[in-house]
Amino acid sequence: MRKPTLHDVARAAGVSYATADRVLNARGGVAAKSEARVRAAIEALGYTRDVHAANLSRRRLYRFRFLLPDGDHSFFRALRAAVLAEAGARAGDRVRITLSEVPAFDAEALAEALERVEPEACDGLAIVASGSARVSAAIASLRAGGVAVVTLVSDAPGAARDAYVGIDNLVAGRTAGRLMRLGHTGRSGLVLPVVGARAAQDHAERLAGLEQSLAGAPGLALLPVAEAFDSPSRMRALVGAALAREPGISGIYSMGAGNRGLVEALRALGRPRPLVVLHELVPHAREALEAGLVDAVIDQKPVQEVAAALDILRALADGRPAPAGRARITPAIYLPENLPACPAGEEEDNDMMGGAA
Amino acid sequence: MRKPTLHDVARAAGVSYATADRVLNARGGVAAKSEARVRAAIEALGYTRDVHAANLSRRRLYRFRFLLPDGDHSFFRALRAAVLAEAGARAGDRVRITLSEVPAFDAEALAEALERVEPEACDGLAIVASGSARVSAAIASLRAGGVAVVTLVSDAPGAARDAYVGIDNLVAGRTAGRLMRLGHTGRSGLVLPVVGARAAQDHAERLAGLEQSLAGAPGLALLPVAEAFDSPSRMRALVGAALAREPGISGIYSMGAGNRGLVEALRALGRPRPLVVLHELVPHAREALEAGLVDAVIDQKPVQEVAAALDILRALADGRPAPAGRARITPAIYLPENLPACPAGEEEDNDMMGGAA
DNA sequence: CAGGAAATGATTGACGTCTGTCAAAACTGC
DNA sequence: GCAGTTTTGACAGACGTCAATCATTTCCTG
Repeated sequence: MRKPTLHDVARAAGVSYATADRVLNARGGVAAKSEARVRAAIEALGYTRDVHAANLSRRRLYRFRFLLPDGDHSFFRALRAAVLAEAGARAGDRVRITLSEVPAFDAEALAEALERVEPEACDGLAIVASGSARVSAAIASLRAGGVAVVTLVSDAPGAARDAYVGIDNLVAGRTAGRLMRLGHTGRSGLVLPVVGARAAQDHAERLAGLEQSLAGAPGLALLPVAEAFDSPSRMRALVGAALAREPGISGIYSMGAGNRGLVEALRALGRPRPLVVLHELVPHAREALEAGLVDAVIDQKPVQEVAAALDILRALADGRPAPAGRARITPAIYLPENLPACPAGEEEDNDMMGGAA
Repeated sequence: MRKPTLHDVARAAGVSYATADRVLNARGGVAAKSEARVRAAIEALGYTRDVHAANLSRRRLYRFRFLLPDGDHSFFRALRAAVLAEAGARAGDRVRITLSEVPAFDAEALAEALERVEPEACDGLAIVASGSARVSAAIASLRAGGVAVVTLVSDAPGAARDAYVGIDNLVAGRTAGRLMRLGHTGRSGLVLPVVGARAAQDHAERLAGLEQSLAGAPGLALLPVAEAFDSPSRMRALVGAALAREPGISGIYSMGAGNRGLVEALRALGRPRPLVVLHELVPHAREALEAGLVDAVIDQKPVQEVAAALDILRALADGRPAPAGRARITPAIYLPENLPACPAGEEEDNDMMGGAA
């Protein structure tokens, strides 16, 4: 009841090991009749190649590279931590991950970094994309050089990448809208939407989702969009002013970063606060949720995104099709009650002596 | 820039390969001084054992067995499907999974099945536990025989299993309570709690969570608990009657199965329906959510649970400690907007850490 | 310093696959 | 039946680790 080996297949097919191997690895030079026999034997025995042995023999090393935005935004910090954690966890898996930081929101810098990547020394690449013609060209050139390219968190509009791993921001926006509607059951309200930048594509999509959802709720009106540029201080000023100007605000949906300022403004508010929905379960958001200053956080699960990106890169590097459905991350909704046990950016203890991965 | 091998470690430590191997695999008979040198070299080189080569050499085969409730409850069907899917996905990973069904909610039958398991032919076991002394004894005996035992979805109260993989049902209940409160912002209400069976521990915990959460909401009152015994027809009758008797019902939290009946009762209702929260994103629940007959579904992510159970079983079989945090699943909240793309059964990943394959 | 125990080194054959080489065998066309 | 091509078989050396043997060297004890 042992797992069948290629030797078993060869014997069952009545051919030599070499021939079975030629079929399995498509080396060519095999008569159609023999090939059919081998394939039948593979089928009959339920043979699967032992990937461990194969990779061992091939001395395959997967060299992946992540180009992530620098800066101290909690979300990107969490993303980088997730990459490092996965790098540790997969060290035993013939996967070598290099993490470099590029200036955030800077398409030119990203393009430069992409152009510096040597296709011979890299099997796969994951980037948080900013769209630009030069970026698209760099991606195309890398792909032509045999490098798998995956966009993470934010997609490059025109670029022909292998896959986009991240949430559907339209869905995220609609989800926020649904939470708003839920919190306004039986009453009308006024919702303040706050983006990081109107120009950011993901924020625009979230906003569109929100609008779509609220279009189905007659009692809910939307205020003009506020732009906080992901800065806590601007956010604080902006939200403070809006709350003072419009006492009827019953909901705030913040689509970007800088929510520390939003929480401060809420804390300073003398009356019952509006319903608040944020993005990304970073430490501050978590605290605000636990403190009851925020109602819900929509999270794109960076750890899961990194894992999915790596699985896809690995599949592509092996010449397999990317695992279906792995790329599309469904945004998680966190309420104060269902927070995951450990703060974002969990540490994984990678044992060096331990056995299997 | 090659990955260091144990040979490299031995050379760096100034000992022979055999000695390095003795340290690595704790074979004993190594002087403390040499051991320290080897460990230092491991540290310095960042050596990690090549798990593929190791398992290849060991010709290790992980034989895991799942004992899951039979019957046609959608949830268990999804759970079984998840096991089969993982079995396929890990076939190349030296993991052989056997799935057997045992009569649902029958501690005696489970105990019998457990007693039939031969410890020599099984490295790990995952069961949906029903608590009983005989079950506990069988688990203890298996563990004594070197079999790792994990409870899945439902824990065995008194039993000394290696781990419980599943959600915290108290948390799930509190989460439902939060959704109820969110949907009752600015108004009072009357909530009908429905369990499968009052005796079921997980349902009792969910109910306790709900009560805890609603205790903090002055305007929300709880009706006496209804018991539907996981049967659609009973559920339909019971909820229909309650809705007729108590026109003021503004929320329903169903903690068990049989929700098809609940949805039918709602569909038959002539007036605006109450806020409805269910458990488990099975096909019916999904449809009801999409049709707007249900507001939220709390899901325990069976696919993720199975993956976590396997990771833990594997770690235990290797003699490693079970990966921390992997066992506790955070319940997911699904609204009509953030449903995963694929019907239940597809790959969905975990929150905490990436599993290397 | 002998005798014995402990520690170490050297070596070997798996494990299942990959990749290459070389020669033998089976075909093809004429 | 011959030369030329295609197909096949046999074999060997990796890959990194495991597990075992056997011969040495070093250390401790009396």
